[in-house]
Amino acid sequence: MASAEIAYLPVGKREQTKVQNRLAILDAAREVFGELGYEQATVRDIIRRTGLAAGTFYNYYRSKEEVFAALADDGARRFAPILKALRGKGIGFDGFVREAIVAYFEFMADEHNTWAARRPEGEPQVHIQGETPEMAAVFAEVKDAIEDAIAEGRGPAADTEYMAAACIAIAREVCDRMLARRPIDTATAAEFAVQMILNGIKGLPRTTI
Amino acid sequence: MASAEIAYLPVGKREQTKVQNRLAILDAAREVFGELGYEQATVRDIIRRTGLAAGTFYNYYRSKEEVFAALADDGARRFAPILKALRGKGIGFDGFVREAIVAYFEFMADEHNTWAARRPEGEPQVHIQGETPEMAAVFAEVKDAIEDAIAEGRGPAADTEYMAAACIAIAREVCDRMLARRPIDTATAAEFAVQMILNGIKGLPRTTI
Amino acid sequence: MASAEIAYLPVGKREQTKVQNRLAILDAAREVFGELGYEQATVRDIIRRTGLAAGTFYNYYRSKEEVFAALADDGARRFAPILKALRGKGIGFDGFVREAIVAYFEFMADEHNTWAARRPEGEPQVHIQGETPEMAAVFAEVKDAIEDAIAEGRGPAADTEYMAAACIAIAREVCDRMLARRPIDTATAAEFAVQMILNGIKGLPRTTI
Amino acid sequence: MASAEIAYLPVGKREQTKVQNRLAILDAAREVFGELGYEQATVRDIIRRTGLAAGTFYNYYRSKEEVFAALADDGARRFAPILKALRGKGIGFDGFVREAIVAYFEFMADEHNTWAARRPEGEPQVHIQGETPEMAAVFAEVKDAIEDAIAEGRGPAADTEYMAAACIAIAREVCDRMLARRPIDTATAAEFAVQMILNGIKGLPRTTI
DNA sequence: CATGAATGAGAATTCATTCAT
DNA sequence: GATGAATGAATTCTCATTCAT
Repeated sequence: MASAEIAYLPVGKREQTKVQNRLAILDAAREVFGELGYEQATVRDIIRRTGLAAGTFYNYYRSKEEVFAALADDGARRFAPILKALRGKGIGFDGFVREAIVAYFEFMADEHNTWAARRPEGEPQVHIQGETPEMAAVFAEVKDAIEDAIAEGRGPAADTEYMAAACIAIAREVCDRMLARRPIDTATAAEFAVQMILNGIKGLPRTTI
Repeated sequence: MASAEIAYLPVGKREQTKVQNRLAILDAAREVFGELGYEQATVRDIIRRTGLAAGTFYNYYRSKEEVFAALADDGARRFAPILKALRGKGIGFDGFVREAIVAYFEFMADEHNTWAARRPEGEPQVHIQGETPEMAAVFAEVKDAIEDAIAEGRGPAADTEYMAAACIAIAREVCDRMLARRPIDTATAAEFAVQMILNGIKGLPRTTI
Repeated sequence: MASAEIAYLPVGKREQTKVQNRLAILDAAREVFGELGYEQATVRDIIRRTGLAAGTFYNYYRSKEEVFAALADDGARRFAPILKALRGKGIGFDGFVREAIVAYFEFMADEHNTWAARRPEGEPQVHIQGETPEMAAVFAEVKDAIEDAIAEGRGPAADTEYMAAACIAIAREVCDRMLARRPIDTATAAEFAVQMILNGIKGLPRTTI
Repeated sequence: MASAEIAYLPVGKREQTKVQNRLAILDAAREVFGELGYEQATVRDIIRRTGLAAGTFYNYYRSKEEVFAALADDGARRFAPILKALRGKGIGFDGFVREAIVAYFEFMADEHNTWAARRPEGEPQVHIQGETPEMAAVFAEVKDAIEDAIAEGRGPAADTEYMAAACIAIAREVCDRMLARRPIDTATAAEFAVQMILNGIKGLPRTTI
């Protein structure tokens, strides 16, 4: 009976396949980008891996760029809430940074393939510029946390944009290296990043922004 | 024979055009990469801009990748001496970092004007890390220098790969933000990056890699 | 049953939507053909404009050609009575030609406003003769009428196919030019066409086809 | 010896193949348009018929529209000089019209396939709108001839644009019908068109343009 | 060495149409 | 009868590269 289907999530075969297809495309794209690198990858490759018809791809995304952005967005979308939750926990700034970094590193170790695209040869790396809404959200979340810390006197009143940028940069870059090593040791890498960030921030000269 | 030609300025016509063509290709490539981005750029685009015949391109470079590398070489060639001089100056690690960062930021601010990348305001944008071959080359040089400094004991013996990665990440990211602001203030941005890096590194726990 | 429904205005919901959909499709097609031209127009375009589901289109028409024909039918349906009335009026061949031409020119001037074809200023343009399905239909109607008139002896017995073709050609071409001028002066243009046709026909040598 | 090749026309194998290819494409296009009709025809079809590589087509024309225009242009280009020559002959206006029509009809009977595209079913006919330079030239030539005739008092001072349009329309349309008949009788058809035009023009009312 | 047209594989994309819901 | 996603053949077009001149 239909009444039993009190709609938790996409019910109906139609909605179901739609979700499945979208996921199939994202998964295929993840793999293809990982194996071929962003530049080498073609929409064709993604479609092939997908098993779907060529036209179907275009019902979901309009270009390679769009899937790529969706992939990045997807990661950010799932990470932002984690960050938000952390801030509510009443741990200090140091605690926030530590837990955020750990969460991020573990999250990434989990995702792995999504981001650690094995770039063939020395091809120039590629990253998102237009910063999707969700990536901007992560950045904003970090910046807010830093500003809060400053407001509460637990951090130096330096340029918060630079600070947030530097923190995210450290985390991302160290994380990348970590993912390239075997075995993947999140604890050590996270500790490194945390120290680098906290010490780095502490010695900052006051500035007017 | 060749020695005789050193005096005369119009060297053998053959050699002259060869140099001219090579330069024409590099210049065209610079422009094209700047305007279209590495991924979008095609050999065709470069050839078109060059004014030369299609076949001529292949007498000098065998692919887009090769021109890109040549361009990077060029950038490295110009920045490497600066760095090398720095290393010879007998300034400590701190001094080295400071001067390297300042040099890098100024170099980038300079390049930035040269490469007025007019990207079309398209949908989700994607771009090359380091933006241009020259920038990528500079990036690599800085990384090498830092690793050398650490290897020579002029820096703390933490995980050098992570360290280099983190330093570079900070420099690059802060530099990017700096370039996006008006006016471009290299002094303040450089000072921020230097502090962040030096303080960050200082508190690092020693590790053996 | 059906007779009972004549009184009520909201006829059976089914029939109502059916009529509405059919009209929606015809309207959309009219617009699309007007804007894109017959060749460029696709079923997709029509469907999009319609707001209906893709499948629904196929419940009414089986192809672009079929909608086009339906549209032409529509035009013919509106113009045919005018022509028929003319034939019944007992005016001579001259009168018939004059009134037909005037009616045609006025009809076209009217349609012209309706179909504000905003063609993109592309490269070498190509367009449908008669511009729109309705116009094509009118054209065909006029041709038939002239041939009938000749067949009934109300016109000179020259080569009727050539005659009809020539008359139509004059009417169409002069009409086209008229529509391109500002202000649109149907009276003068019609008079020109009428004179050209009648005088032209008068001097024709009799032929047997 | 190269000296023997005092360059009358494209010498050199390169130029030769270029001309050959361009002609091959035009010929293929002529056939394809003739067999399939303009709308049904695809660039692919033309390429196939051509035997050339796909890319080669695009070295010559950028689209179906462009080849079509080139085809029309080609016809006009070859016909315009004939018209010009006629005007220099000092025959009267009537003579000019007669000879022009005859020349045109014979020219077309010769070309035949170029213009008499067998339209499949009742598909709407198609003709050039952007009027290529050469088609405009033919029109202008006719209009000039008419204006000359008027200036010399050998024709009524009516609207010359309408007159030229009407004359060309008659010629084209009658010619089309002629080409559809078997046997093709240019003499009779030409005579019909000439009478229609000359008589038609004679009775025209004076107008201020 | 320069030239530049030819090549043809293959990428991106569209479209008419079907059919399960 | 409406819906709209899936299909996949077909089309347009580009591109790197070659090679005769």
